[in-house]
Amino acid sequence: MIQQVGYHAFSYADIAKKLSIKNAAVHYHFAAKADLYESIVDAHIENYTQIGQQLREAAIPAKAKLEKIFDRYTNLVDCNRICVIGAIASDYTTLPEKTRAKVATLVEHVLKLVEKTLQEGKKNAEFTFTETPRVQTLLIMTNLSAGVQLARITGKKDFDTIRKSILKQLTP
Amino acid sequence: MIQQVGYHAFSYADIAKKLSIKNAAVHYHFAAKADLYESIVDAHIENYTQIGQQLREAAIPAKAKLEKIFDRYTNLVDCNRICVIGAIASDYTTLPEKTRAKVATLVEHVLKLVEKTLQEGKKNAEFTFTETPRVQTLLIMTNLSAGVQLARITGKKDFDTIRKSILKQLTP
DNA sequence: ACAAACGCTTACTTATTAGTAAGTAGTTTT
DNA sequence: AAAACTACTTACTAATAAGTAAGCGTTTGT
Repeated sequence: MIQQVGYHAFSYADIAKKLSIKNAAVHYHFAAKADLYESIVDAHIENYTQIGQQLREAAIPAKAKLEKIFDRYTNLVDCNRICVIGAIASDYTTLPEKTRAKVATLVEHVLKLVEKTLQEGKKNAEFTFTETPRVQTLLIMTNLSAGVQLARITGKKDFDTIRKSILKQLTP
Repeated sequence: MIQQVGYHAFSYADIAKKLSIKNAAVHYHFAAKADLYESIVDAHIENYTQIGQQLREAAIPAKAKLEKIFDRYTNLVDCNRICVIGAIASDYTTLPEKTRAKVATLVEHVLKLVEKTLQEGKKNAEFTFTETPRVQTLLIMTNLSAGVQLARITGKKDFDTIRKSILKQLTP
């Protein structure tokens, strides 16, 4: 729901309704809404840690690894969602400091994962780019993050165009 | 306020308070919240139309024109805001169809403006890029839009890095 | 077998939300 | 000078928000 309608556009009652339980039951698990969001961010951090490990162990080209990451964003577009970070971007300043710190941690995890993959791809001569891996990561991830947001407004085709273009520019 | 805390995170009462008027006075001008947002989008469309005209008439290099557009985003970062489109991206699906259509119009205006500037710069041999102007515009605008969002989380420096990198890649 | 913990429900509260209806000064039009 | 319009205020409403307190079966550990 966060990724579909945004943090402030759904309530505990909405969650309860979807799960066929009472609103107080949701509060039993997540005292405040910020706690709920923190749990979601935590789950994403764990998820990215797991993916990071999988990709590190996988004996596949760096390009295939990057594609796997890109697939996640294509999937968001298909489900008419946006990424968790982008979903909270507008409301970011309204969150408590502790929650903001967790978001920052998630961002770093995602950036590091892509950075490592780019680095590996460059080493293998799979990728060519002149920027540092960190800067190239910033460019690519902003393309993807805003790409899924844009896709909801201008259409899914634009995201596909962006995705293809990123890879085209990376590969010689 | 939309650009600072997001569409659903402020109320008519918040607006009234800031203007030292009553909440009903805000409703007098904007019957519903979607009308208020539509007006803001309209103002942005007008604003971009004006800037488009100014840049078309200006006898300055395409690079300077692009920098002027970029300055707007740097300014957002400095004010701890995000762009109107990005601000509404998470809540987009909750908006009435009419409002969504206006947002789409604004997006097209912004994209067209940048596209024309890139086209001009390429013609002048100021810019080099292999993608079509439209695709290059998508790449750059997603960099900027998500860049301002990212800057609130990871720091303003990252936006500056992105901005500089875009221009570096455009200029031979 | 008993106690504690778990995961809920029922039944609230308090605050805030968008939105409205009626009235009122001051200004503008006719 | 009367009528109409503008830009509000006062005083609301109905709905919804997040959040809580008390209770109640069921499961789990000892």
